[in-house]
Amino acid sequence: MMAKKRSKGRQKIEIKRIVQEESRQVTFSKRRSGLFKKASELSILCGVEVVIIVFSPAGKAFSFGVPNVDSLIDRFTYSSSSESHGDGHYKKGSNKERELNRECMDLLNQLENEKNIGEKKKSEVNEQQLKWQAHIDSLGVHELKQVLAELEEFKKNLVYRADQVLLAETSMSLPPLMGAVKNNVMVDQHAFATKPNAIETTTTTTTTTTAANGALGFGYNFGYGFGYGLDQGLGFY
Amino acid sequence: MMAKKRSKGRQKIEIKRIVQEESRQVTFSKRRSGLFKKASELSILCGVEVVIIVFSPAGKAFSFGVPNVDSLIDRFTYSSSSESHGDGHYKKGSNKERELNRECMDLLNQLENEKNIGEKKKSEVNEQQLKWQAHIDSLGVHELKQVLAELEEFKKNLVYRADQVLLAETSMSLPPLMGAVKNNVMVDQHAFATKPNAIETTTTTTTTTTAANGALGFGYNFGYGFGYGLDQGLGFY
DNA sequence: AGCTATTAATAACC
DNA sequence: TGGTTATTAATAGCT
Repeated sequence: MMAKKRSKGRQKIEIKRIVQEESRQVTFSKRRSGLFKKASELSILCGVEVVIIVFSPAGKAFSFGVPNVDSLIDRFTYSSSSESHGDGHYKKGSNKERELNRECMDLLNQLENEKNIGEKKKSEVNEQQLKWQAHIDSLGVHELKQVLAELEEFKKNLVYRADQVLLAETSMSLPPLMGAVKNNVMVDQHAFATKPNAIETTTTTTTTTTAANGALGFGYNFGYGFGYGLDQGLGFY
Repeated sequence: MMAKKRSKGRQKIEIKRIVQEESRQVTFSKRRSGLFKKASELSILCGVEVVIIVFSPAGKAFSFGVPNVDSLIDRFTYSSSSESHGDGHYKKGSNKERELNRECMDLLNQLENEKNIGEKKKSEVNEQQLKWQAHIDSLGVHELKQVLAELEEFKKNLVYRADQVLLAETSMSLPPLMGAVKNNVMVDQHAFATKPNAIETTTTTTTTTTAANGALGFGYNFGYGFGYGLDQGLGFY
């Protein structure tokens, strides 16, 4: 006979905000640990530096860093705000700018997908559109206006581009398409005036034993079935 | 009869630097994705903000952040340097807004990934823009027209949405996201000219710093290579 | 970039 | 919070 199961074991859950406060707290604690552990493993296995900061809604910050949080943060902020020497001075735009860019990229990608795969994955496309709709719905008036402005600008470029192509089917020139997108804003990411009461920093200092590892590039993939992707660079990771 | 196994499946591994460079790269890519996904889930499930930055030995930084990397970094650095602000009057943006934004970002990234067309994208906006242009340039007149049509359609949705919001500024309807909508937000990659250091983990030191405010501190060690001190604030996490 | 066989993480309970 | 267990999720080794 089957003995009664002591627990239902792990159950599948939807990834959405856990309403039950206590459960949420428990999950937060456990998953945070798991996240840090994963980060730790990643850093060890691949010899990379990692920093994670988690802000609880109460404004408390939990951080994890290899070899330590601060130096990595500094490096990041520094490099972000300054141009990168070496491969051309890239003046990093605001986050908003980049976000907009992504948004547009998404739109473009989505559209292309619809064109190419169109018939095949019709359902998938529909889903995409629904998601987009959801996205739109989540925006505020202000943001919508900005997005709209962006689209207008983008459209102009497209039209221009179309003309170019019409004139010379073999066009190779690259009109300043990006200019428009680059200059504008985008979804106002609102500023949280959160003020952490306590910062918990977990620092893991690693001492170097060996060094000199000319670890250089190879393409890397990115993509969790659906997740956040982006960085596709065929690069030196 | 037994069909030949197509693979040995997952094997247990030791958490130590992967020597084989190619394997290391693959693992880096896969695990980084997994890490970001986990972070995304954590943020959604528990309604917390998370930021992760991974520095590859080649000096490239991959970052992930909900709702976005920089603001969180700023907040962290600010709060870190400004010691303890006991007052802790924390004025968070409306939960509603935050939620919406999170969802919005999720959708954004999901689209990015799903619609990835294989373009290799560097984090630099310039690079991205070039790619984008190339993409546009690669399209024929017909395609451009289609894209244009799509944009028009999209714009209509935006306009419609804007009207809706204007009529009811306090609308809080969160469109039903497709069941499988998960994951997050902002993924970024920066290039550093700074010479990265090869990192060979050997010893680990754990330091825990807690900045006042009723946070009880007790570091504890997890069983995996690193141990990070954790501070669990009793109560509000 | 895809595929499994397995291991690892973890939701539900205590 | 700190365990246990049944399941789901992540992923190592290959192609």
